[in-house]
Amino acid sequence: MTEPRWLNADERRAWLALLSINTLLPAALDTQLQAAGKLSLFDYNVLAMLSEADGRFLPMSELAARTSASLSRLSHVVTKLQRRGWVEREAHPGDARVTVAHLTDAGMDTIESLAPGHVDAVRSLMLDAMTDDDVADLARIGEKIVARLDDDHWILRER
Amino acid sequence: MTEPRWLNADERRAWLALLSINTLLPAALDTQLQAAGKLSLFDYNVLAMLSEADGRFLPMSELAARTSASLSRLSHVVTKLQRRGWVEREAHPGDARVTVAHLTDAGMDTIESLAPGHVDAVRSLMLDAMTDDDVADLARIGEKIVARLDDDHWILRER
DNA sequence: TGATTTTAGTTGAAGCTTCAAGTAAGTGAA
DNA sequence: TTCACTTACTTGAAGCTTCAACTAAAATCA
Repeated sequence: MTEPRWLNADERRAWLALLSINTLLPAALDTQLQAAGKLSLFDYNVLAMLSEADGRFLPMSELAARTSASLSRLSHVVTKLQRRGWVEREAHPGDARVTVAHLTDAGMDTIESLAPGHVDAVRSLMLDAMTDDDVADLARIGEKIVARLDDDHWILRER
Repeated sequence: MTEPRWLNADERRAWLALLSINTLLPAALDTQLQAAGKLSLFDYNVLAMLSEADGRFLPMSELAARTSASLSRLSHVVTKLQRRGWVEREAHPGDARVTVAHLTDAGMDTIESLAPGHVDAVRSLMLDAMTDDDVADLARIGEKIVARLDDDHWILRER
């Protein structure tokens, strides 16, 4: 027997909900961050990933992996963040192909000042709608989907 | 007692998974649709929403709601789809402010030819990773989040 | 060793999205 | 009826993302 061609009721509901969340949630978070500091959700995530890394630096490839972005997209954005004084590019001592992105003190100050408002927004837009069980279910199911999309994805590493 | 400032382990897992899905899933579906018919996931959804509507037409505002898009974004995209012969703009008989988007026969042919491949992609990228219970949980939780983001959202209407 | 392939990253152009401003028609209040 | 306000939509410009092409260094291999 082959797979059914169309989606059943739950499949359709799950898919449409994910599609809607996908456009509405980033838009709402972008609006909050734009108002708070004239940056996008993606900009924020670049800074956040660097701020959590050892020594506040990461090779471009690793930073791209942690933000699920293409190297090209990241390169353009790092150039922009560099102009704003939040990130610097440095050479990698052992491998001359590698560029290391480094969060400056000014960048650290920025993300520390933005983080509380951003976390509040994530809570009020999404987490507050859910019970603790819902959150655990979403984490479990979400990681399954991520694994399907990219079985080496960094968020699965510590699992 | 005030809310905790930071996310706990499950909250962080759920949030990071959603963020990753958010960039990886549309990118993968875009790639499939780009290869199959040189259109984006958003283009596809515009055509799909029109194809499911009575008479294959909808006012721009309603189409914007069903694709979770701004009117501006939709207006630009409809112009593009119009140039490709898939959509037409028509006047609304009762209200001269309203523009009605109408799916042409060529547009209907296009979406009918693309739908099977697109549904297969949605299955293989996401649904195949999940059990039936997971799908039902995701539908339930996803709709809760959508309701939080926009309590009048059209996917909640028939609920 | 030297040639080939792979990895890491950058760049410019094209296309897409957002933003701000603008038009035109309908609604509501005095 | 008139004036102000709201709704529906469009437009052009600015900024962002993707794509293809490119450079340079490291790894592989004959």
